[in-house]
Amino acid sequence: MRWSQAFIPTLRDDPADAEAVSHRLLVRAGYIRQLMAGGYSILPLGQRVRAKIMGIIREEIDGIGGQELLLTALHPREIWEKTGRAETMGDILFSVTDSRGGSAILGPTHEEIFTTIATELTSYKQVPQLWYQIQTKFRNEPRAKGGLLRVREFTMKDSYSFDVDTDGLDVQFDRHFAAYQRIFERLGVIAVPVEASSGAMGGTDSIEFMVPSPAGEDDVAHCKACGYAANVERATSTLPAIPDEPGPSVPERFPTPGVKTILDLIEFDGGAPAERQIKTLVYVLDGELTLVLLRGDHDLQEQKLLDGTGTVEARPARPDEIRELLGADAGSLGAVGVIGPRILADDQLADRTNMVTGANLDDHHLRGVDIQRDIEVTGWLDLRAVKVGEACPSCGEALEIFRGIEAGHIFKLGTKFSVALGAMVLDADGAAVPLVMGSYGIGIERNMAAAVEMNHDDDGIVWPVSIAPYEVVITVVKVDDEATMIVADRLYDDLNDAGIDVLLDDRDERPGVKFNDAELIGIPYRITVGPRGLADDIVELSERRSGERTDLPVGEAVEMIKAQVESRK
RNA sequence: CGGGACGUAGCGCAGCUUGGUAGCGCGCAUCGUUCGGGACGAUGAGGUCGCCGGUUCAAAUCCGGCCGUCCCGACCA
Repeated sequence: MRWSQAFIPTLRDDPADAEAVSHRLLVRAGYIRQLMAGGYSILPLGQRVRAKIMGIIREEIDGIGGQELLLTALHPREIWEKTGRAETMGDILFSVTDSRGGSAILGPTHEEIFTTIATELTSYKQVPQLWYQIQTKFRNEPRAKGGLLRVREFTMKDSYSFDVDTDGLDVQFDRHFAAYQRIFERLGVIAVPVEASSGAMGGTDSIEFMVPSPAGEDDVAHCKACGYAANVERATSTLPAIPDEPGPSVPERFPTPGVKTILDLIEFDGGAPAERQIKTLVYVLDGELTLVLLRGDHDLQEQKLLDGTGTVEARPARPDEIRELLGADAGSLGAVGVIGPRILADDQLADRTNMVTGANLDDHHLRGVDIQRDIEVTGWLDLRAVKVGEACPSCGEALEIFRGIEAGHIFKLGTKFSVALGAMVLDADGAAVPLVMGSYGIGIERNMAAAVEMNHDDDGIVWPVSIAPYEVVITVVKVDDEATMIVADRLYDDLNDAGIDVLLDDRDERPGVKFNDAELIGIPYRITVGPRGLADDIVELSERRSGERTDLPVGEAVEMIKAQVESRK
């Protein structure tokens, strides 16, 4: 491509409304343009990168036996009602109405539709099957953000595996795990596999691939020593036991005027340190008022509460609901003597004695509370949020927490969808069994953004060779110098013939403008062709990432550049 | 959906407090001089001031409503 003919609208200034690095650079370098919140047009450079990312993913999924299909983005609502997700994913579904008044939804993911196709499988002899597509998804995100990082319409590679048993699923899952690691490596992003919550997807196990970046939206607890990594929605840690002194035989109520918080009670004369307090929260889980108990110095990890109880919708109770349930306002709440509502307690409270908690009477607390003796706990769960520096659950070293972009997510789904939609096969004994499924997703444009988050410097993007829109840019220093232009044109033709993606910057601009643009759009290699070098029969090769420059004899340039590019592909 | 900010030329911004002429930089077009790291001069094109309504002789500016976008929180590739 000749730059003079190309549509590469680079901007001199940073766009005002872009915060994330990838958003700012992709807009400024002319890869994308925003149309609306969470809606981006992909410009020519962006489309080239996107195509390369899809190519890599396709190769790797084909490599583990995937068969590519293409399903519709438009789905009949009834199928989503059969699996119950019309309700559980209701908020993010885009709905459309056709001229006959029928209702359809724009697919946010395709488990339902792939499973519908899988109903044509009839025998265990036909599995395993591994099907995938690269297709547009629509999600009415409550808050689109960060340019391509979180949008409402995007492309996803989603694959689905079908087996007769969980052993088969495990094999497919492991193959995807390995394929995903190869994909991310080839895309030039570091993606840490982490244990994750399956959320609305359901199923048993799931692993997210997290690209560390301040632009990310998830926190990951990670142990450098042993490699343990888990989304904080699931992460655990080992805490030292707290020795309890024996307390009174019954809890004692005492006045605590003005004490509203854990902190207040620490400072209150006759109060208690946070780790000796029981924090009482009130939640509404799918409509049911529930008490949630944690140690005073621990925070609730809401997703754990959802996962642990199988709750779809949770919200903190309103002050009036709390008062009606417990007879006091937040600040004086406790679970002692409460009978009726579900009471869930964090594991860290197990066997604790002589604790302090609210008395369900405003401005009063109880001391000497023995959890087993005094509180009717209906369920024990891991509910607390892990904090930096706590001990790794597998090796005991201090955990760190980093922010990450969820670049891919693989799920063991089990039989939820096959049961709901009747995707059964006969096993070797002639018994009808539901297919055991897995689903495996990776967002194309999000990975483009993640690659930029991970590969940039003050001058712009620094693409890995594997996904760069062009591998080489030839910067012609003086386009109206005939001899220079002849050499540049020949180099351009020869590189094209050698199978290199090359961009010829033949614009009549000053060299500084061209150098800056080349760096901004992030082409891995630049060949500078100008009269000064040609006087000595050389052109200059510079590498974007290192800034390293080498003089190349004109006659050997093509071979040397080709070798260089191939070595980095 | 809750909280905060913003909306003026393709991009980045000023003007609004105290109503009256819409301005700056970049980019764009033409000409000239330049030309190995975002040149200089001259001339020029380009704007429903987000939308609707109100106040007023007069609204980018004051008032009301709406829409849109970004950022922070509850959701996910």
